[in-house]
Amino acid sequence: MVARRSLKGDYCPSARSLDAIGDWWSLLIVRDAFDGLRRFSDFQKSLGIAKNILTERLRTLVDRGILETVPVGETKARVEYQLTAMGRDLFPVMVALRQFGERHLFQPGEEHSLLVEKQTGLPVKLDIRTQDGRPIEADETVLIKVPED
Amino acid sequence: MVARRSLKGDYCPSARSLDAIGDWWSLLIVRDAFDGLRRFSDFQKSLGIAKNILTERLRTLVDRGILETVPVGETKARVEYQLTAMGRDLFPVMVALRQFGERHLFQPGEEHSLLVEKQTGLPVKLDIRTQDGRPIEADETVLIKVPED
DNA sequence: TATTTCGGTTTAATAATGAAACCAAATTTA
DNA sequence: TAAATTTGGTTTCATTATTAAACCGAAATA
Repeated sequence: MVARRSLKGDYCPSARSLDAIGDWWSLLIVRDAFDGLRRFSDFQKSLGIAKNILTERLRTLVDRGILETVPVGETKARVEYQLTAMGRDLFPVMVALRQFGERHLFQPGEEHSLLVEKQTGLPVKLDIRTQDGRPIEADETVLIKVPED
Repeated sequence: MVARRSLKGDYCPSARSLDAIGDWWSLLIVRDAFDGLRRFSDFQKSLGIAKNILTERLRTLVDRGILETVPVGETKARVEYQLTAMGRDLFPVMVALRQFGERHLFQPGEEHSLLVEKQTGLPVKLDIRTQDGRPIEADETVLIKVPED
């Protein structure tokens, strides 16, 4: 593989996000974290990931500020992993992936999980709007270059 | 690697999405496709991806219905790749990744691209709402299991 | 106290990726 | 129109990433 190319220097924010969490396991770990998992063994059981890889991924996610460790009990040998504020900001990414999956990757009537509002039980949707709140379609948008603030 | 675990059977729509487009290159190709790239060589130049890997990824994305080939010219030896309707439904995923990147992965004042509405030049935002349109926070949501439709 | 669980690390095998060389068909240039 | 270049790959080989399995000490549980 000769050092996978980093996109840290890319001016495209999507590319930088993918550089940070675009590998095979990281977003699945984040998904599990949103589902409330916190322990090494829980992630390992949930994902079936090799333990050394999980170790490395958790370390990277912590390094990048997406997860943080919380000592459990008196000792420092046991830790839990939880989302940081930055990590919680990945929520829209998760919802977007979920929405795409629901729409395109399930047979009609096939069992799947659903994200709903706690209080009302209403399904959660995601939509794209202009800053002033008008819903907008993809083809009404365009990328511009921002020179600097 | 002994066959990377497939998540096709997972009941979580996010996991299925990641199974479909969660590898290192696919979403970057999709991003480029949203940016208007269509030719093999354009993707190759843009991403710096090895050609054999690009070949394989394009084929997979076509197989999965995210891209489709369009013959260019009279012959069938040259093709272009364009997003299908399903592929275009990945737009919210791209916007979510972009929003996360903008928020967390750039220094203040650092140059980056920006997604705006064509007509007004207003920045595009993404938000999460209930089905009936009320904006909602991540911690007000919960996953439920849908047995069947 | 003995046993099991937890959170890893190490090792060896296998799979995925990358770089480079190569190629035929199409296109462009001279 | 002949030659050179571009396009869209394929093949081969070296390197890196991932896996499974064995192992480990500390902590928790029985």
